[in-house]
Amino acid sequence: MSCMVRRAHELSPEAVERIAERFRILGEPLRIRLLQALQEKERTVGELVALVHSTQPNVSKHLRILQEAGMVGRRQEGNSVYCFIADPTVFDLCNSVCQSLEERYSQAARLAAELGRGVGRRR
Amino acid sequence: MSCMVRRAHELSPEAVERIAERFRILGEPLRIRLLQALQEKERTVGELVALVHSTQPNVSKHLRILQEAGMVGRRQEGNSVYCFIADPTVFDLCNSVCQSLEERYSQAARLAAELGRGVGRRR
DNA sequence: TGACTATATAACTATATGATCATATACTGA
DNA sequence: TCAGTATATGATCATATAGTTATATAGTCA
Repeated sequence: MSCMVRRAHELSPEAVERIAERFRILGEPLRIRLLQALQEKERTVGELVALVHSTQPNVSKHLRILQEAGMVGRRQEGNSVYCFIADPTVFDLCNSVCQSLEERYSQAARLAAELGRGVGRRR
Repeated sequence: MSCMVRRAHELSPEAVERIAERFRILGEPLRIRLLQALQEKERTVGELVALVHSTQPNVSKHLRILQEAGMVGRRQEGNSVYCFIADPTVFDLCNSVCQSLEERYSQAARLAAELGRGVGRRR
């Protein structure tokens, strides 16, 4: 079995920290946008700056974080650095999140329709 | 198609923010531990406090965050509040992360063995 | 070499948030 | 009602980090 989380009490604090760190890296809109921009094809830092509407130093910093996490790779060509997706499984994560979000929102919509207003304990 | 990320340029800023928020919620070791503790069975807040080795107010706050995200549900019984996993798909996310982490680390180990030391551009 | 372009980095500020303490709220049983 | 227990919340502090500005580094071409 591959996932440590499945075996609840055996999961070490360091493992938990690493897992959380990975999620934290994806917990930033700009980084999601960068991954998104790279999904179609590899792009230079400059292209990414334009695509995500941020500044060059900021993009550079976030790219470094994504790279250190192994999600993004880089390749130099002349004076430019091309970035690309190094770990496509990040998109699986995004897909899962999108699915639960969609479910959550459609459920909320249904509930809001069914009940006039709702529920809630203590407060 | 379910995932917005697959269609890169159509993803709205709000959607990106929601996706990132979801990841951010999982980007906290204590919350991972709480989910982990709830994976086996539902538990009271007090039990969780003991299991994750934190304080009652802190656990309560994090549970609230997990609840608002729809990941955890609660049910009152007498004076106690039982918490349970409301969205089991979070464990799919954890599994995916664990897999890429394992791959990443085993790869790193292999590389470290192959090369004496390594790689790195500019700096 | 020097001018130019692309990218990275360091210093700083502002903001978000996790942890803690004190306290409030809600339920139970006498 | 009151005492006791379980949980939630508000205020505060400390820390992490995103964004910005200025600057450094590395490459290209003349």
